[in-house]
Amino acid sequence: MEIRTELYLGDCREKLHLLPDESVDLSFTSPPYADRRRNTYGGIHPSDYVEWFLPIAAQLLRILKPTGTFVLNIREKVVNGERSTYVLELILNMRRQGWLWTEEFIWHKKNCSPGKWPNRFRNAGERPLQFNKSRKFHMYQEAVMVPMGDWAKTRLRNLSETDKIRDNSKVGSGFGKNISSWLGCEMAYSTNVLHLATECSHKNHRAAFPEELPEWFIKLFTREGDTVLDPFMGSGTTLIVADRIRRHAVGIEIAPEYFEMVKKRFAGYQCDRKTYGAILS
Amino acid sequence: MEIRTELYLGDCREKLHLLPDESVDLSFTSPPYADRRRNTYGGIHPSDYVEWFLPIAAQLLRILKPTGTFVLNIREKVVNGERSTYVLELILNMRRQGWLWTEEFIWHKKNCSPGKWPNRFRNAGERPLQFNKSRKFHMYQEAVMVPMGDWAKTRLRNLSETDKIRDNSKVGSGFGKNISSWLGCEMAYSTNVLHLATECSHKNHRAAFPEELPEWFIKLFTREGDTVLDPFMGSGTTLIVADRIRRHAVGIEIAPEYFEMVKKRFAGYQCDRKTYGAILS
DNA sequence: GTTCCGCATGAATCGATAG
DNA sequence: ACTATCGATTCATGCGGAA
Repeated sequence: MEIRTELYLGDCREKLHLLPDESVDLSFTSPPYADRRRNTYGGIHPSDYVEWFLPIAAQLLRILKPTGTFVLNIREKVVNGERSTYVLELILNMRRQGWLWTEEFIWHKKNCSPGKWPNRFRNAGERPLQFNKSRKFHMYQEAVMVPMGDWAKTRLRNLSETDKIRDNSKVGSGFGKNISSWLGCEMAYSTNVLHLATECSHKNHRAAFPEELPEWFIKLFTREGDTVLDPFMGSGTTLIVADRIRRHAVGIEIAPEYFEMVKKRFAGYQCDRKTYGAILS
Repeated sequence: MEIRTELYLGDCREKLHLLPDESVDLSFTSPPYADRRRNTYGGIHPSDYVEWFLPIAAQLLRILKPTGTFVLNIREKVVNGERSTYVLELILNMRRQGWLWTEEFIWHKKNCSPGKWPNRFRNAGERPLQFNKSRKFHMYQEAVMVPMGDWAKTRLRNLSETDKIRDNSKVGSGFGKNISSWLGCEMAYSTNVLHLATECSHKNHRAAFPEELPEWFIKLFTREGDTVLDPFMGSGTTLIVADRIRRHAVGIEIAPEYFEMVKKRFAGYQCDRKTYGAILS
């Protein structure tokens, strides 16, 4: 089967209108947080954030299949010593749009940003929020199981806490690749807490999240040949993972330099793989 | 200094009125979640939860010192396939009461209860919410520092080898001094993500949280001789920890069997410790 | 070819300074 | 008074050069 990748250059508030109804199985995205990415999206002010995002959410609701899932990775910014409430208000407003707020996952960022302040600790958690159109959404829990056999149990018991966490993240990312090494292990279902580190210093690009994060959600909510959408493509992490594990993908990015970078990276990758990629702008 | 513990039997909606203004440094509590503890607080329906809790929050706002902190350990219940929104609405309404929503911590429950549902994973995370009256609250970050990661560990391990050699050539007194300084170097400030196991070792009852959870917040937000309040005392975990690390404590509990249990446990404990406990009902 | 160490780099946040 | 910008703080990570 050919795996098809579409890239759009432009503002997703416009480009999303080009996508057909009920055509996407999973949208995983990490939109610019409030007051971030000023050079691309202009740094949306916390007080304008909900109003800015709701039309995008409405389009995603239209584009998603009834069995599909929308995962929104976001975190409240601190404003004047308080956690902002725009994420709370966004959830409440998206429910009024017709979304179901199904679940809240927790991503523990092992390597969070540094800093020290007298009245606050470093923020090491982000909250991928799961939204659905229907209670009968597709979920493939077996695709993200973790080994808990005797071998793993005894080994984990003797390791330090940091090592345990690292093992968990390895399992999450390497399950498909290293299946043979886990043979004979007893497998357990995952929880809603993920432990991953962000990739720190890449050469050409900066990714907001590690490949393991979209990979986990793509495996959990889609199968081979399904379609994944990221309206805030950025450096293209979600799309590259989707292609690697054989899901169709659609990406939208407003910044030309990011768009060109992903386009190049994809062209080479697809050339090697002899797959078809529709690069549209 | 005498450590004083007060226990009240009754509904905290009434008993909180007995406590004086600005007399508490930290209130740490885990209220009954919606539809839980039906036999005591009547199993508050999710849609009534905010209305039920707001008068309690108002009392806590009155009782708390200006430099004090309120930590509310709560999690959205799943209702009809969706995460309930009463916690979101509670945060928004408490801000209208005058509370500052300072921070959202994440407690990762390492060994959470087993279970499997077709469209949901086990919940391994809770979100202790931090509220304050003022931006100038007390916080003692050094009291909860954590061991550093691998990079520093390996570096210090090598450093210690050379230092050991150097120390051996010197007088013996310097050895202990350096040990303590190494220990200091191996510690880092915490993040807002806590990794604690849930407790399962107790005999008579199941506590809602392990002692480490209130202990962490009590150490972070109070010093010896400060006062801790738990208006939903339950099995008394918060109060027992507070007494152990020498903080005054006030507990309120509506269920007589819980109240009596804590009273007994406390009486014996305090008898051993020769401290004074004011048991009031 | 290993292992080891140095170094740059962050979805951060506060407080001070400047317009 | 209110907002924008900047420096200081801090630590996990992975790359690349060195031993």
